[in-house]
Amino acid sequence: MPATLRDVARLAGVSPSTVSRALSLPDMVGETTRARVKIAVEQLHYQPNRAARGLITGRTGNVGLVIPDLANPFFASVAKGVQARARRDDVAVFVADTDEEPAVEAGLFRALAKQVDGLILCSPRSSAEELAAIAEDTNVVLINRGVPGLTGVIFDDEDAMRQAMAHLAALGHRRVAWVGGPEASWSSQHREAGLRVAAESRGVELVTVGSFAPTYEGGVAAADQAVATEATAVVAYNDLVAIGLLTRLHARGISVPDDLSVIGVDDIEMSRMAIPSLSTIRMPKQRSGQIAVEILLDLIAMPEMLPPIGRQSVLAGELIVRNSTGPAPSTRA
Amino acid sequence: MPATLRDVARLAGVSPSTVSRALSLPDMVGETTRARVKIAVEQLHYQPNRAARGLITGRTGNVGLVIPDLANPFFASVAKGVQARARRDDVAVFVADTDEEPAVEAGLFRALAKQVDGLILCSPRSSAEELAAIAEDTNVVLINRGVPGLTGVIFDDEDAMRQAMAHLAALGHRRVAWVGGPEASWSSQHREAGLRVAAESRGVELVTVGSFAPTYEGGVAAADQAVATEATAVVAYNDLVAIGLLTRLHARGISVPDDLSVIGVDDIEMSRMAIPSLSTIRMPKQRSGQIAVEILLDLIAMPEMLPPIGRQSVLAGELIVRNSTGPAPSTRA
DNA sequence: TCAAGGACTGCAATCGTTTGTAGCAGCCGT
DNA sequence: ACGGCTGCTACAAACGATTGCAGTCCTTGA
Repeated sequence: MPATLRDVARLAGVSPSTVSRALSLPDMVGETTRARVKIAVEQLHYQPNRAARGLITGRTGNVGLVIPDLANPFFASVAKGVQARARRDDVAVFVADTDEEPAVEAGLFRALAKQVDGLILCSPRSSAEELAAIAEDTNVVLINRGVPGLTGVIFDDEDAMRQAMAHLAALGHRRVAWVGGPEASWSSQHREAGLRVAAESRGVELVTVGSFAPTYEGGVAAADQAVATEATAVVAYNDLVAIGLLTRLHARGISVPDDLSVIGVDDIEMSRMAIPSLSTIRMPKQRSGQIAVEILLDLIAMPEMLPPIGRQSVLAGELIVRNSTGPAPSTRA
Repeated sequence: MPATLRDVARLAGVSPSTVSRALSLPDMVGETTRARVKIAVEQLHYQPNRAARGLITGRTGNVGLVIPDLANPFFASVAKGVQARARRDDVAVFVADTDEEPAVEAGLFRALAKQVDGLILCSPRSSAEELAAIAEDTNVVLINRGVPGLTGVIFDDEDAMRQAMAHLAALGHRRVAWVGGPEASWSSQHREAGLRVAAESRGVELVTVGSFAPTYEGGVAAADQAVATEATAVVAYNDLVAIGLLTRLHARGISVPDDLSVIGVDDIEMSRMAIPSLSTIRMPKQRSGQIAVEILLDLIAMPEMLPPIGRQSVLAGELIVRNSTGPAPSTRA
């Protein structure tokens, strides 16, 4: 039913190959021919069959995006960025959600790899070796995960923590608590480390409380321990955790920010809707997706010519001051 | 580099066609042959080339999902459901986000239609005519949008409002306000209508306040007007709006639910994290995506045999009582 | 005027599958 | 012993595009 290259060729009175060239290498065909082809194409609403093209070129024109959880606003934003940037270049995006199950990751990668020109992997749980193996077979760009030798875009966790600490220190806090994410989490480690050096450089005392799930529930679970540290401010692994803290603190009648300041990381939508609205370090989530696509497209375009492999783009965050942080209690008086 | 059907055939000592049949129509080939093929396939890690297959079968094995905004938790959940169900049948999902711009929808539909066996359209802004036109070209399943003659899955808005009203009436509320979504919104109209009949049947007075954006900002904008109605409870178009209301009410010192009850619709993640946690009608979002895929796969499977076209699945919501609804103020004393 | 060269265009092979049709056994019944 | 059947398997033609190569025609310089 849909028009084929031959139909166009027939209507334009030229050969299929000419039509093909008229479309992909316009200056290889004569001007009048090109015009005739153009008319025929429009008249027939011709659109090339991607499968056929892919068969011969070996390119699909698609990329795959793998993320742990679509319903997590952080990943949703990344996906949105990927999606938007990809469309500008007419490449379609397969989205796959691993449901936070590392076990399905590997299989998913393989299955997808066949159908795409490249993969964007968003903070996968898979080991560095597994990732490297995938990268052998296909072009891969990592987001939010640094693996030596692989290219990716990551957030500047150390700097983010520096900003958070600067903000808190300026408010007079001298003892702050860190509520960590999962032990295995790459970014939790980096954030804690960054926070530690920032604290030391400012002479602030840093206490850390356990590791918690990077979720709202993790936050409510962490709250009592955080309070017990007698810190005047707490830095949460991410906004979800911070919001969980807020809930539990509210329930206990602890006022934020009057009694305790809370700051998160990420700046998900929800953060500005919290009560009190959450101070946080905004990470450029959509932008990370956008950049990942750009890198991936470059990788795809240049066959093997000494690819800038192993390069990592690092994206800086931005301090967003809202109402969950305030002067340290002791200094208020 | 990757193994082809011919490679497998050579290794197994049979012809390519036999390999093909051994894989897709196993009982058309002899048992011993089938075993030999199986071994060769595994040895070579053979995976059929989807493009080549698609070229001849006309099927891609892919479906497309179009949603207005990936970062909106409601749509993200739907996408998650679609995605999960599709993977079970080994079909990949293209996700496209229109960024809430109706203008891009049509073009996006066309572009995607070529690359997929069917489309799932989630509450598009496009007109019924446009949608019908797309449905001429390809299989389409609508989510959250009823169009006569097209198949889709929708939420039972009337029933949801009935539940909400029953809940509020039972708490003694005699005057409730409706904060509507966009005028053009299909579900806003249905919800308002449903709420109206439910109110009448219970002798509750219903006042409606303007139409607002279906967002957090819409909710904060609506709050003052809602308060001005002197209703003791307000039903919001959706949870995002309800959460906006909560924020503004908090800022004005109006206590929820002591002074005013608030109830939303959808039950997005955020709702249980709000302070106070939000009572709402939970809509089976993931399930809607899942069902849409099942319908779509059926549609694809049966060529033209009197398809169950025009059928709509309707999914019922479930009242979730949290802390934003309570007894009407007058009855408390 | 003729040969050489350039600018276009057409031919045909090819990508990796699927699938209609034909061929080749072996087996049965008569 | 032979025709016909059944059960497999191989051949070859597609599907719709891209692309190296060869051919045509026109221009140009001597």
